Amino acid sequence: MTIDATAKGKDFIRQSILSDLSEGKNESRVFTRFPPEPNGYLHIGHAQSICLNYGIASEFQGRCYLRFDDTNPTKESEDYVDAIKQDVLWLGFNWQEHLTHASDYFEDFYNCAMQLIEDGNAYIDSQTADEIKSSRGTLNAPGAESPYRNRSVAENQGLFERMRSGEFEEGENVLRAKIDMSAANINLRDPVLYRILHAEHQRTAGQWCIYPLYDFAHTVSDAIEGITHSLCTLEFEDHRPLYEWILDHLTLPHRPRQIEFSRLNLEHTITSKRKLSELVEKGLVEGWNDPRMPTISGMRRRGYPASAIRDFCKRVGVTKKEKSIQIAQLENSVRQELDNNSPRAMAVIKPLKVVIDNYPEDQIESLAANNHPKNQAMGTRTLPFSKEIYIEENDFMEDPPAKFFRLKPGGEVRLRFGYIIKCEEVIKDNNGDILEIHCSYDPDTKSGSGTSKRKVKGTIHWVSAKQCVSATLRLYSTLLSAANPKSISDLNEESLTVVKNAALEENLAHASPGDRFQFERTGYFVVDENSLQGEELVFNRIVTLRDSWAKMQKT
RNA sequence: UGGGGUGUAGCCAAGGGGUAAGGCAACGGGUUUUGAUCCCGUGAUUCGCAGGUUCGAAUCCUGCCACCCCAGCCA
Repeated sequence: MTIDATAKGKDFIRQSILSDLSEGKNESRVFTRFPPEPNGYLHIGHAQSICLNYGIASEFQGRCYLRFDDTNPTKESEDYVDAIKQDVLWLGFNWQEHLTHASDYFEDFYNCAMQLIEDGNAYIDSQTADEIKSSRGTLNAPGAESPYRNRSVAENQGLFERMRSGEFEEGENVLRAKIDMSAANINLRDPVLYRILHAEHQRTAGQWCIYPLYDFAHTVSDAIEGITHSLCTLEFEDHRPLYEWILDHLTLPHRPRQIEFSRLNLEHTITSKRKLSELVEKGLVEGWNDPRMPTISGMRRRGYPASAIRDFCKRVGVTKKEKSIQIAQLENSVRQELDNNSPRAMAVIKPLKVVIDNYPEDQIESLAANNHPKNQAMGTRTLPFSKEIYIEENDFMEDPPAKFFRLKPGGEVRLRFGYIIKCEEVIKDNNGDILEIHCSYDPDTKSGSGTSKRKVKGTIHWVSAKQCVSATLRLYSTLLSAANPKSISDLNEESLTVVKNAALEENLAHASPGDRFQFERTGYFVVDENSLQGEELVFNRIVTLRDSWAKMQKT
């Protein structure tokens, strides 16, 4: 495999990598990294970053590190680490031996900090957090220098050593870079590099009580690992000058380059770890992997194939423009994948009994059905047909509108893979509610028999009343009503509809968790991961089929 | 009113002086024993706006406008 060196049509990041390569930078290496903080679950936005970083590494024959950015022990935990690894693997990417943690470099960070101190580029500030905050200035006014800014190198060294050895309380001292309190870019106004945190770290336990902040730890980690292109989101654009400053003032083995791209926003969803965890904590969803969540684990449980998520990220592209992608875009990727690879099955969501009066009382006939209309390799299965069947309640209308191609009084319809039936009588209870439909069937119209030239406009799905299995169906729609939700306050009340006693063809009785099917004419469904075999089957609706009839009805 | 960014169709997105790719959506039509899939067709006299340079500008220059981000000892 060789590197595709044409820049045409590629996103701006790949174009600049190509240009760096053509200039002979980084000994022709391309190293990237995906650096999640283990303080929550990965979501669709992370998926884009994962696809970008691992995609680039593989296209350029480089490597991509999975680096846990674990510099804040008060917010992080090892539980998230496992979930994150699982999600990356499931998405189809592998870090191989390049699994690292910022905490692997704590000693290096400390030495780098000492180097800054020795060179007079950093100092210990003994102001309180409030004092630091109020002397930082504002967007329009410069900040004021700390009274501790000109401590001697020796004093700073001593203080920093004492910070490390645990002599101070949290907040008593911090290490600050000595840059420029009047810089227009606030990140350059003597940013804090290290703070004291008497907290147990998930990996280094009680070994440290000082922890580096993002800008310092992230930059040095990139340089240590030899990352050539450090890709992050737009909000870090302002931090790039600090990133460069750190690289400029330290002796490091490599010189990474930071490039920023816009984050992926999806309509009707929220991708903020804070808000997602709020949904979880308030019990508004089942958990991080609730099928309505935009988390990778949620989408996995919902039944979205990993390949569909990758395809979606690829179609959406990488730019610096703020984007808000329509759900239809994601659903398109999901449907495309599922249409190709899902075996078909018949399932009646809301059963309505149909009795075929002229069909022999105890006869059960086996009908052959293709598992996929185009892919013969997916084989066939057998469907039992008998006198009593269930059809979808909304496939019958007593007084239908024009162009209703389904069952109506006196009308005919084809049963998928079966016969043409005609509605002879509608049986109702005292309230006028429909109890069952009586039909006749035409024995000469059996599917595939070739004896019938007759055609009817409509074909509906069905299930044999005695030979079917009952299941619970969970029908999902967006969690939030607003297209661009700002908070989790406008929850969609109908984001989950639970349907009990749906009637499925009996072949589905032994489906296993994770198995995906297209229920013909209704949608794609997956067996929920908690669905127990032998007990009630639970299916999650992944996505509906496109429905031009429903669309017609609306207009 | 400081600094950093971004503006091409409803949503994404190519295009980087030679006369607006593609995808999603929408809308028409065809095929169909899934109103699915599939196939065909329909959109920008114009690229945030206004000037300028040029034979020629979405692309270069100037000015303006709109929107986003930044004042954590979070990442």
